[in-house]
Amino acid sequence: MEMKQNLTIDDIARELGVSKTTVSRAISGKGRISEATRAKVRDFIDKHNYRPNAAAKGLAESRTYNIALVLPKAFIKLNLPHVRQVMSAVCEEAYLQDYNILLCLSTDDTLPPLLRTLDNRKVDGVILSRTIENDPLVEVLSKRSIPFATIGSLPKEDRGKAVVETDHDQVGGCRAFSKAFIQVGTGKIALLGNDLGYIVNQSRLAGFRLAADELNFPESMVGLRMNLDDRRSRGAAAEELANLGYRRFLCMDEDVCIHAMERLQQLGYRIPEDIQIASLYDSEQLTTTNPPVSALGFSAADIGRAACRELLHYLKGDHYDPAPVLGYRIIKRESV
Amino acid sequence: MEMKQNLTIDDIARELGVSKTTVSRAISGKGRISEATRAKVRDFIDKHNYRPNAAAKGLAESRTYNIALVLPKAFIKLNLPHVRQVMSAVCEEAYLQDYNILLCLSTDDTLPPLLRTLDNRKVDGVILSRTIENDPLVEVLSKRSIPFATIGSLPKEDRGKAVVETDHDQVGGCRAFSKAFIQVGTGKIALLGNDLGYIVNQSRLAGFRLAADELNFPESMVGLRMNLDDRRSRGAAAEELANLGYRRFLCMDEDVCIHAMERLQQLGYRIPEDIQIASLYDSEQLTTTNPPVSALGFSAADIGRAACRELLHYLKGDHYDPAPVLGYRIIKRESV
DNA sequence: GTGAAAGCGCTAACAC
DNA sequence: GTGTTAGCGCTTTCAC
Repeated sequence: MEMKQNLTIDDIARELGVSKTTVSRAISGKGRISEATRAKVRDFIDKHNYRPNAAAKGLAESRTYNIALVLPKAFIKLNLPHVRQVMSAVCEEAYLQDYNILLCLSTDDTLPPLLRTLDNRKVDGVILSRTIENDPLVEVLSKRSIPFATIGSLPKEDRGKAVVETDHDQVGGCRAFSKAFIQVGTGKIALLGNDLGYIVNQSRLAGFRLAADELNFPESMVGLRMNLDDRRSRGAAAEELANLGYRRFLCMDEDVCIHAMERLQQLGYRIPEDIQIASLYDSEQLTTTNPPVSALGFSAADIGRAACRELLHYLKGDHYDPAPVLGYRIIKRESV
Repeated sequence: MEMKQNLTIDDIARELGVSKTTVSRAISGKGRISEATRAKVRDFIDKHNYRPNAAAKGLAESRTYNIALVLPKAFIKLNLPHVRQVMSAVCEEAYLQDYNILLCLSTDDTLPPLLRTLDNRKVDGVILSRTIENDPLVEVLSKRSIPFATIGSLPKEDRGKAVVETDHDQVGGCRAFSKAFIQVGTGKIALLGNDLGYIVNQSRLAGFRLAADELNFPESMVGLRMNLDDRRSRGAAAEELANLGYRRFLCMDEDVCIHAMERLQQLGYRIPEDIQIASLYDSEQLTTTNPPVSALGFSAADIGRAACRELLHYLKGDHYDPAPVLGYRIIKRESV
């Protein structure tokens, strides 16, 4: 069957002997229209597989049906399963709501590409895949009143600038996990983490401190090392603390954990016999280490989906739940 | 300074006392226009930071200034540094040419999201981040005559369907690397690879065969195992071949290599003393193993950039180089 | 060298 | 319930 390649609403109107307004109404469901004509239009549409031209629709409605997803630049170099899962969930959710995801990520600086994208009015909103302190993006977005959602909480000073701020119950989860970790053994605890500029690391630290307080676990028995941002510094911190007699290691994320564990094992410590180790963020990688590592599990897909869903609801003026807080689960493996 | 939020070409025209046609011409550079007025317009524009509305521009020109990047669904689960680098390079290149990247990836099937994106005319072209046999996407794209570029060569039967097919000199690189590998020692060689449905694996195999032929290395001394798609099967294949007396392992990609090596080391083989191993695809991961693994290096960024650049040139009607072939380098580390 | 006017494909008052 | 009309912000003939 031969058919015109790019059908327009005009073609349909002419073909069906109605006006294009009628066709538009039949499609959108807005305004009054008889069930009969609507059916007629709908039939024609899915027989000919018509889909509206997004640019035209967008121009008329001043919307783009696109949202930008901003990925951390570290994503290019590092294996961040969390971010990949967020990407996937966001795309899926956007698809369900007839939106597309526009990718923003650059090797040097994320700002210029996103700025131009905003200036060109190519997106209706933005999703930030992680939150940090003093993020220039947050500044820009709120100054221009571009609706945006964050994966993870904003720092206190930015609270409220995002249309939707999704987060897991990081503090609660880390508190619960830390309590269990503290109680399961005795002796000093090494607490290893990466960049404190990441809000999520602040929350993890806060969760641990809550647990320590509640259990009267003294500050002096905690060996805290933050801003460990590469394999070497993580290994070195682990080694240093092991030499100081630390035998229990709690790591704030999977990479810190894997690198610390790697070094400890190189040094001849057996896990969990000599040293116990666990991670405040679970990842597939922790299941394939030897031994597998106990961890605190959050669903990256859930949070990505939630952020996208609520942002789109907002953009469409539908009801939306401003700040979903998602749960966690404690995953017991063999490392502790 | 207070300024109108969304400046249009009309505003500028009114402000400058010219017609919007003139403004349009000053911006695009098309048509005749005096240098004086062009300068006047340009000044105004960058003083007020004007950027055209992409939807309107697109509607008028029947373009979207977007291209879709299709990622393999395995990307969500697996750590594919190659794909991440391609993403990054593609985004960067698109930015340089005033385009944006629209992400297509879904957990179940990539087809529906991309189809709707095409139906809605939201993209001018598509980049496929990997090539496989009987890819339904290739079918769809060529049937609809959507310009697309591929990262990696298409299978013979699809040759010519893409506007641009970028590839490294896979066959040549693997041939050269394999020759070096074959010549550096003696005895049987285990050749381990993943899915033969991936064109890239076919090329690697072809490159190895070329090398073997040229050196009269007998087929009977090659232990070939393909379609090794998980850690377990890779370890098992390595073990089996080691038991059969194989002491030289050539792996088609970094993951196969790492998993084979892992198992071999578990079995007590020392590398490179007892067993030599190398990879036909380099990745950062091969630098952090113990020992680091010799590998054949290709630049994922280069290929991503090339694919994007040539596709955009094609879309803009500029000159483009239909099928760039990029080079390789042999990276000697300690594993062989 | 510059401008008027039509049109890209859709939506949304406003009439009827 | 349906149609007419006027945009959305740009490009592009075609006159002048």
